[in-house]
Amino acid sequence: MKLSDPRANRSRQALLSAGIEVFLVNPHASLTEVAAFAGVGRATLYRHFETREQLIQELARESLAMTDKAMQPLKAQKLKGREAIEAMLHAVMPLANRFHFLLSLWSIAEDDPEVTDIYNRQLDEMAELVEQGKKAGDINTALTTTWIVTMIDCLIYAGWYLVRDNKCDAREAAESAVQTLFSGIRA
Amino acid sequence: MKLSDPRANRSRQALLSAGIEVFLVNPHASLTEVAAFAGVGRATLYRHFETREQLIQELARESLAMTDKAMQPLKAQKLKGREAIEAMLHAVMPLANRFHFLLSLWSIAEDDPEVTDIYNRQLDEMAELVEQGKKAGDINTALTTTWIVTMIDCLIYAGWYLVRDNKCDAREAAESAVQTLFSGIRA
DNA sequence: ACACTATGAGACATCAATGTACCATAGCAA
DNA sequence: TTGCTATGGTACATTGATGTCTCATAGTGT
Repeated sequence: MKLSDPRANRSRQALLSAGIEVFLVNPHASLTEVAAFAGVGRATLYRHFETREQLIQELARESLAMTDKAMQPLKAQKLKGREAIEAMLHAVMPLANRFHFLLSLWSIAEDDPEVTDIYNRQLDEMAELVEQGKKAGDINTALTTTWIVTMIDCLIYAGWYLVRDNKCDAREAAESAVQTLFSGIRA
Repeated sequence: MKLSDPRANRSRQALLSAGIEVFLVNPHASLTEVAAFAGVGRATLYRHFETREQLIQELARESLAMTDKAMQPLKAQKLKGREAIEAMLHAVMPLANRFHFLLSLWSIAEDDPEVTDIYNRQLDEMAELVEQGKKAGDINTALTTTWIVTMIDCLIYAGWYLVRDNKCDAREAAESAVQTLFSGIRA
């Protein structure tokens, strides 16, 4: 089925954003709940997404694509090293809700090779930034790149966590992350 | 049923460690899989744990108790500030596998008030260490305690992640975490 | 040896979610 | 208007996991 009608697009979009909102609150939510939240019949959901897994993987792909999009301007500026990492953190923090649901559903999302491909590429790009930072003298070469990349990944997660719980806004989270990442917490 | 036989203890232990190993690989694993992995009949599993949720919450309580146990010696030494935090990171890193599964199943574990109580107490204790560190002049008072606690939580997660994937051992992870936490990644 | 208790195996009922099929209706494009 | 397409609603079959129950067997403490 093609589903290229304006109606079809509306339904599809409604389902995707319902998926994000519903799974954010309850990762074990059923497709019945998602369809209901989208204001769409359950049968229609199955017309757009063959299985539960496919819906989740579609959400993952869409969210990863949003990250790429958020990173595009800073790639265009050809920032390097520390500046690039700072810009990256600021670009990515506002996507908190968009991604938080993924953490619970990653074991499903990663069954899709396209999802893991994109994710690994993004990690590689981050590693590339770190290497540049090391060459530029911004970053301590005694720490492994693997560690730093994992660390940045986790800082982003930490930021998302606080943002989602309204403990701070995306900008504050990014600033704290930058500060801590480069200078640590020492007085 | 009391289940106080030696056999009962063996079964119980087998089930608990099977739970950790199986859920670590696949958070959606069924109780049939857990029982099979434990080399125990499915019925026996139900004799020890009424529901799936109860098993998971039991695993969570047990793991949190292990954290308490790992922290005990350093509490006894009455370490303060930076030293205390360093010791804590070293104590906690080896528990990687023990906890990694919990991240996926937290939405179930946190339905148990006892679990959240313990977890919140541990976060409070960590906040206490941070406050001490601030007073002792070890830690930058410009950063909120909330942020730092979240940050430490994430460093532990980052370490566990690498340890689980055999990218480094627990000691290296703890050392990297300490270094990064206090001094950042700056050259 | 004896009484007791936990176990394994399997049968069974239940339940919730998944996925399919059909049809009348309403939106769309020409 | 007319033919096409997506939709909602509903009924239905299927599946997989959950939890209960029973019984013969084997381990345990005395």
